[in-house]
Amino acid sequence: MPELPEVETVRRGLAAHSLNRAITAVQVLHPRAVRRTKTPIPPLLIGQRFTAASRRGKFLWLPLSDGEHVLVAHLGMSGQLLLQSVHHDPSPHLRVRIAFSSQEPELRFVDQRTFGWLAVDALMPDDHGGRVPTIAAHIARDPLDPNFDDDAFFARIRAKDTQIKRALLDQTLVSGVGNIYADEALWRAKLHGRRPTGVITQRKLGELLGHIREVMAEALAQGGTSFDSLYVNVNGESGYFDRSLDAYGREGEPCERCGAPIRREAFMNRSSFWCPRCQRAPRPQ
DNA sequence: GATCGGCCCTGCCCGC
DNA sequence: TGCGGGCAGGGCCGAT
Repeated sequence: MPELPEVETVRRGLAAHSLNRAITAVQVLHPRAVRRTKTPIPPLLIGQRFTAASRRGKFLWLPLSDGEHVLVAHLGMSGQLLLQSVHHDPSPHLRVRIAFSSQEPELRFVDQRTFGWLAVDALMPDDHGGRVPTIAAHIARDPLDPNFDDDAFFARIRAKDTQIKRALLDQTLVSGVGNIYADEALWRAKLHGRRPTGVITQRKLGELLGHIREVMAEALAQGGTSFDSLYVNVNGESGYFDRSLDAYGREGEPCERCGAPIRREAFMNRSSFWCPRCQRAPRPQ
């Protein structure tokens, strides 16, 4: 599923192939695909152009040529933004289609599980002289953002009364970290996801943040090489990074570090994968 | 106010 | 073969 590296790859593809092209038609094929929008998408987009492609965490946005509005996209679990030929047979999960005057390729929003969405929104000032859609204003910067404040992150996370994995998945503390990268970074840092945030030293949090950046950078590098220049999304199967995962999805397999079988447990309606030897579980409260 | 659990949604996979 | 249930999880929202 799309996490930060995949969304960044999509953003790069959109920046290369969808900007400064006049939009001539917009078809919304599934009502759930357009949510949280302040203005109906089809009439507003027609006649405009996308002027840039930006991202914060897993939120993507394309400012429009009117200078006031942006098209915001969140891919959810299974969303894909594809630049495809108008002659290419559409996926049965095609939700929104955006056509351009220059015809090839058109932009398609495909989403099997309909957790993703598109919306028209307005921009507001952010804390560093930039602008961000109002929908994404509450989201923290991601660890690859040059303006990410490491010290503020440490202070906020240590002030929380919660568990470290839950904190990593809290997009208001740090964005772009999903279930997979949270498990991978925790494995690398030898931290159990249920460890209370208050007892983790700043030094250990620094290590953890370093591992988050490492995992994301590695996934981004791999994602970046496996894409066709025209197709700007993951291929749906996205098997490219599971080869390099050390914990996620490896229940019962030996830990790469110590050989103990990786365990799986339910956590926040999801699964957590961890090494029982390298990542000591905290005592139940 | 902060934290946490439930829910949305669809397709795949497995067991019966 | 066909059916039913479990599972995947990002983010919102209501309950505590």
